[in-house]
Amino acid sequence: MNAIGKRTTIDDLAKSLGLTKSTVSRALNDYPDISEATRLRVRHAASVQNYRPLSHAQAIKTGRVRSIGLVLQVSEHDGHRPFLANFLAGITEGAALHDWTLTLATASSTTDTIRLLEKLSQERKADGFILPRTYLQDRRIDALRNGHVPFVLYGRTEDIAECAWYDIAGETAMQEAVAELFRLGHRRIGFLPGGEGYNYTKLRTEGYLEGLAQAGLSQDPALIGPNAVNKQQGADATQKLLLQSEPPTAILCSVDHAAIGAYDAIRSCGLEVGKEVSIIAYDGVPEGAVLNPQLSTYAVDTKHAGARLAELLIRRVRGEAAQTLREIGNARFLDRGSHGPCLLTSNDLAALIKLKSDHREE
Amino acid sequence: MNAIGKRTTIDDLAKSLGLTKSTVSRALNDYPDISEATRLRVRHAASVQNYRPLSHAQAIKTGRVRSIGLVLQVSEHDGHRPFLANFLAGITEGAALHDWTLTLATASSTTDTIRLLEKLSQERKADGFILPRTYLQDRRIDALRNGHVPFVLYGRTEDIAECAWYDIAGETAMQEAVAELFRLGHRRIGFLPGGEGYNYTKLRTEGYLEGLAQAGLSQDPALIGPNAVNKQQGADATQKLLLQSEPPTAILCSVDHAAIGAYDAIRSCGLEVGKEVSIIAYDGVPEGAVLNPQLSTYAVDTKHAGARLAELLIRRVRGEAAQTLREIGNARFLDRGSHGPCLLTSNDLAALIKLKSDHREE
DNA sequence: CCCCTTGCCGAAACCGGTTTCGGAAATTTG
DNA sequence: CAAATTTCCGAAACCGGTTTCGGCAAGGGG
Repeated sequence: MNAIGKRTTIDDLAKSLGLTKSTVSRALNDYPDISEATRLRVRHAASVQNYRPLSHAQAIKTGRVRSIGLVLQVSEHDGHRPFLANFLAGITEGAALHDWTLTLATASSTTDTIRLLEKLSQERKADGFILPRTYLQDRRIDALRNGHVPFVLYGRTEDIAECAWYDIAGETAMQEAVAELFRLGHRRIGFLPGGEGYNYTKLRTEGYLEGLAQAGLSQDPALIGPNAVNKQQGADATQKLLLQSEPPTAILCSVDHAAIGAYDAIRSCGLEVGKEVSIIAYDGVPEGAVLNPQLSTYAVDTKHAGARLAELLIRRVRGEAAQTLREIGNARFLDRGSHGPCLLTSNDLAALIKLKSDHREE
Repeated sequence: MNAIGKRTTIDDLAKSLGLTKSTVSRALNDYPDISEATRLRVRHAASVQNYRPLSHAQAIKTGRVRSIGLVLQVSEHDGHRPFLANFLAGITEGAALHDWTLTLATASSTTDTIRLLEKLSQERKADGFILPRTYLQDRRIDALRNGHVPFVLYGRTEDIAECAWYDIAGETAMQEAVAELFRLGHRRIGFLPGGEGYNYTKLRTEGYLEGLAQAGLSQDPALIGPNAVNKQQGADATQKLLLQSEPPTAILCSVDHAAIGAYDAIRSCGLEVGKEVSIIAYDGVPEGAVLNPQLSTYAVDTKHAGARLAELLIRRVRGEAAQTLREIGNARFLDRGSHGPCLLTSNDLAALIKLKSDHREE
């Protein structure tokens, strides 16, 4: 840290070397018309004198502030909230590799988000943006695409024109989960979709259906619950699925938080999670490890996602084509206690639920 | 969002008004030597043409980028991790009130943190910093103080020279908790301190001791467990306290995560949380609401803290004295199920624990 | 030996704002 | 009505870098 008012400028550095600032600048930025000897001499002096160019002074000519923009929508149901620290760590570390930083803002609505994206890009607080939690139809994407502002999606979307992205293959996870449950003997497998309008909801649902198809199981609308993204909705949806004439013996949840509610619903039917009813979910939130039994779920490496997104965005800003900047990763299955072999047929399960229910009413 | 290459500069704006850019600049920045009529005319045109000054172009002359710096240490035991989203939302909203933004970085160690603080301040990616989770002796503070870089603490510290801060009075919470437990009949009240070296640990311990003193209870070193900041440590520490000849009938935990472990320890002694042993903790993490019974704890309004810190830092950067920028808030007690009336004397509790233990061994 | 490259660096323009300074016009004062 | 202020705006310097352009000197080829 420099003493107050003692910062060394490029002029100071140049003077101390007997060069002009233009030479120094070119030496530091690896221009080819600077001799190797001079380049080394300049680098050394810069390091000794602890010279660091002011990023905004550079930006005025280069047009780049070397900053990634991220606008978080906090009102939103936030499955990713628990991962936020990791996500941000991933982004900042990925950014640091290229000497970039992260500029963060929070918004309360989509309209507010777009307002901030415009403001931040016009004031050049950021050179481009990472858009988390993409929708099938995403107004943020339209706005940025329209304004020719570089961006990268965390997730995919419907209209992929000009879009770069990193995403986790949630559809693959759901498909595998169905296969696993089928292997364990389950024949009626329920499904709770995620948030309305999100792209991931569509993909995970497709994965579930594809899994059924591959297992040779027929689709049954009665097995697909309403959207559920939190504890309450998860509990309600699960209860609805269980109180049917042919209830599922296993339920697949698009998000962990819904699964937490599913636990409650299953218990209040007098059943045990992982025994009479199996649960597999997706996300890998920390609460899952506190549950009893621990939640079997597909965990996402959010930190790695952040790092990849940073890398992709920087390359996008530097001019690479969006089409060449698209990556997909996989979730990792945490095989824990909330799922197991199918113990009862659907009919027996229905009978048991009815029995317990009648018993309670007496 | 502007079409590509179509951004309006201050010169464009000036030309369209028949003025010079110096006049326009002063009009927009409320200089007194601009007539009211001109000021309005300029403002109106700026708004119509959607003019937004480039922040880095402003910064080159003003020296300020209007950005708050925050370096998070991710390796650290992270009690604040669950609150991160709220904390960041608070900061960014507080910053937005003055048209500032947040620049975020993450570090893996204290040394790394200091390196980043220096780098960010020297490159002027930020005008000042918020330092979360303060230590009694904090190298970050030394570095920034030494470099005359503005900063604000989230927490307090030992050497308060040049320090501004916002903090929650954890000591008051602990003191109140002791009073509450005393009122419920508890006479032997245990305590688990928090992380080693943190300033909050000292304060909360003092609060606990002060609570004892005010209740007329004597201090007993056997009632103070080892530091505990996570589930495992909380479980170990609690077990140690309970397996004594005169165990506590209530335990106060400095952090919620330790309390989560305490639940396990109490259960494995064959006891029930909130019945034979009461627990009160501090933080208000979301996991506390998932526990059974729900955790009684002092919740911190992290979002508000963030907003206050942003406000204080901005005023600090603008030159207000550190001494005038010190605020303390209070935690809010969540009266839930993990504490209740004292049911057993310490001796009876010890006997019960021994009984259950012997029973298990057979 | 001369000309033509090539290598290397200095001079100066430039980026888009802010701020200082000076002066003309309008207004007030004597 | 002249003189002294005010009011208000233009001209130009400035901030700290980057980038373009031009030219000198050394080296190579004919």
